[in-house]
Amino acid sequence: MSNAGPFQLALIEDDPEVRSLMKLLLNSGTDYYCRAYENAEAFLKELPLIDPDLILMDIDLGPGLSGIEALKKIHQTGRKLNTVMLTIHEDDDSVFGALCAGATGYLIKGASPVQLLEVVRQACLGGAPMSPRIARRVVSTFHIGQSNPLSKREKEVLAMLCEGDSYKEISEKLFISGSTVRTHIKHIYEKLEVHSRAEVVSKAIREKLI
Amino acid sequence: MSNAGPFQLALIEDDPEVRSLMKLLLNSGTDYYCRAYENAEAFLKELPLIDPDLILMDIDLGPGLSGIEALKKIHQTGRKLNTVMLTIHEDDDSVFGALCAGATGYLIKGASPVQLLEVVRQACLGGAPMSPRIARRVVSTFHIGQSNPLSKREKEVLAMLCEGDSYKEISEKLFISGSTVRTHIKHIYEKLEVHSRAEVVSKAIREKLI
DNA sequence: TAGTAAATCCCCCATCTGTAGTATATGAGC
DNA sequence: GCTCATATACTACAGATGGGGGATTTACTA
Repeated sequence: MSNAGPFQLALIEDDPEVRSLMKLLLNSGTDYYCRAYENAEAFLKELPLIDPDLILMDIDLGPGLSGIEALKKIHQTGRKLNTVMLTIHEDDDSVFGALCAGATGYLIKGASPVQLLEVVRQACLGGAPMSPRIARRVVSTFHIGQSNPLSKREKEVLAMLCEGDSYKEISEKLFISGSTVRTHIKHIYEKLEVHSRAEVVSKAIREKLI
Repeated sequence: MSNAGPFQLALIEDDPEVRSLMKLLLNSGTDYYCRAYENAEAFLKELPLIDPDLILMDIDLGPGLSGIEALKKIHQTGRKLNTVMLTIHEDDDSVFGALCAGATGYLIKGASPVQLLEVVRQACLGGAPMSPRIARRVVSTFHIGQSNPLSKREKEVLAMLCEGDSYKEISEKLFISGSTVRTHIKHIYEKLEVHSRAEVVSKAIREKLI
């Protein structure tokens, strides 16, 4: 967790002007310490050495990895890092895609310094800065099939488990052997850290994994 | 279901003045046909012969059955009848109690004719007329242990089933034998018409039976 | 008083479930 | 080319589960 000291920020932004301006602004007080990177590759290279409280990532990075791709890479490392995406237009779909890929919020590039600082503050304090419209869309869809580590097939099996289907019924519906169903279920249990049908159904429904 | 024709109403109200006024008002148009009763006993006696779309029941009936007691009697008949309770004060607790006992909404007696008609209209169309404050209280508590046919003990067992507890764990936590647990679960399955843990957990969570 | 529902307990037994271990083919990523 | 995840498939076994009975006590109700 982030302790009392200044929050460590990482800014990934290809436009030199925007980058230096934002860095300057964020470093102007004692609240933040901001490192800036020209592209995702440079940031990912240095990531193992730093521990940022918040990442500010341009969604439209120039050549190389896009912001969303970089975001996925970051999440693949297994570290839970807060990322706010920087975008020019508040385009619902791309912002929504970023949130699905793991972003905790976003910031419009045309935002005023005050707004910038407010968004960063919110994000550092565990908030999820976004517009109400995006927020509503997020809450209704966000948890469906994203943060769960199950494969496509496993999700299918899980859905049937929740319907109350037995191994046999599942195997018949999916045209696979009962053994395979058992293997899938074994993997589902491992991934979700449960040990019975009741638990898996409970978890799946409550966490909207299906 | 109520078809196109005028909605059949039944009004149970002990105050002769209020009774005749409300009846007059409700019968003034072609939307409703309202029968009025002086007490719950008279209504219950005639109930087998009629099929009201909506019952308007005074919560503070004079001698004999109270409105809430009458409401319970109505529900004991097994017929699913919409009942709007009539109350003088919007007293949270008594209104809430009425809703828990099976009322679909309530009407303040001091309401204007327009409000009365609106509440009746809402109730006939499947609404649940009540204040937002009551509504919030209801949605959070209403489904816990009311419309489900399970006994107290069965609900306890059901909750544990949903937690993923095995027969053995349940028996140990409740200080009863495994046999008793099995019997309870058998009854739960019968009442909820399911045949496995997965189904019962799914149903219980989705229908907020726990 | 008879009947009913709830809560407690027991038996038998077929089937299902969870766990463990092994194995093959495939495709994506490094 | 190697590794990892996925999807497929199998064997074996202990223990859990679900369905079928039957039984007793208590408490409320008709």
